[in-house]
Amino acid sequence: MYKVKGKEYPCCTSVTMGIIGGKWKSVILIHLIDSPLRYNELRKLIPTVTERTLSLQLKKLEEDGVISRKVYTTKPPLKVEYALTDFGKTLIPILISIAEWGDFVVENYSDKKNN
Amino acid sequence: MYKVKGKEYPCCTSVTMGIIGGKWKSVILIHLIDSPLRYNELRKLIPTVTERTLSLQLKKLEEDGVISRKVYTTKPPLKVEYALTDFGKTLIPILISIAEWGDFVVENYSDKKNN
DNA sequence: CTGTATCCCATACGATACTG
DNA sequence: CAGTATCGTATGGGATACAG
Repeated sequence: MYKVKGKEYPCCTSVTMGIIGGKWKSVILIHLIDSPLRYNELRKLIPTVTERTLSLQLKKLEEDGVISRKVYTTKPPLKVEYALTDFGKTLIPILISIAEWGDFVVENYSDKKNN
Repeated sequence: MYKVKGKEYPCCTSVTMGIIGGKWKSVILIHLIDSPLRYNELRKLIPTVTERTLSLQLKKLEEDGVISRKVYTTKPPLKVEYALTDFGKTLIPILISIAEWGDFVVENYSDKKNN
């Protein structure tokens, strides 16, 4: 058993999946690799996520220390930017592998060919 | 949008996460890298998973074509072995990266040091 | 040994309206 | 612009008993 921040995990893969798992977190992180992005920019890049969910997932990623949230204005309209932290940047190779493997699956087993 | 087997994904990372995501699938797969394993062997290696959940996750992995289920006996006591398929083996580098990053997190941010 | 059946709960996620 | 509030649903997963 592994313990990180009070939570227990049965395997070291679970630790990673706890941080980048779920339906949206890897998608958010992939988009942050190239450059920091604002909330609305993420929404446009990920049109199928709801505002609420995007907000929740960003908070969890921030809690886990993989992204940072920087506020640039105090009065509306607000400007907030999300970026990978140095710790988050250590995930980049994995994120890219995950994206490439997904691509590989889509190419070889997608509905284009098999359905 | 990406489509694989009738399901839609907003990003190619989602495709991968749909296959290896969740609480248990990466754990199961990691244990199958070295050698095929029987149901009970997996249970012993992953003591915190319930029978029902292990069974369900194995089925999903089989449906997605990353593991194979081979039955060696027709009468009880049954012998069943689970193994990575050739397709599943293409996941090995990612699984190892995921495990190593989890290890890295445990080493650097675990309760041993920070709690 | 290898699972299923049943029941239940927690959490993730979605839809929509609203706010500083 | 960047979120919250509220409500509802769907899925994942746990506990336990039982079956081929």
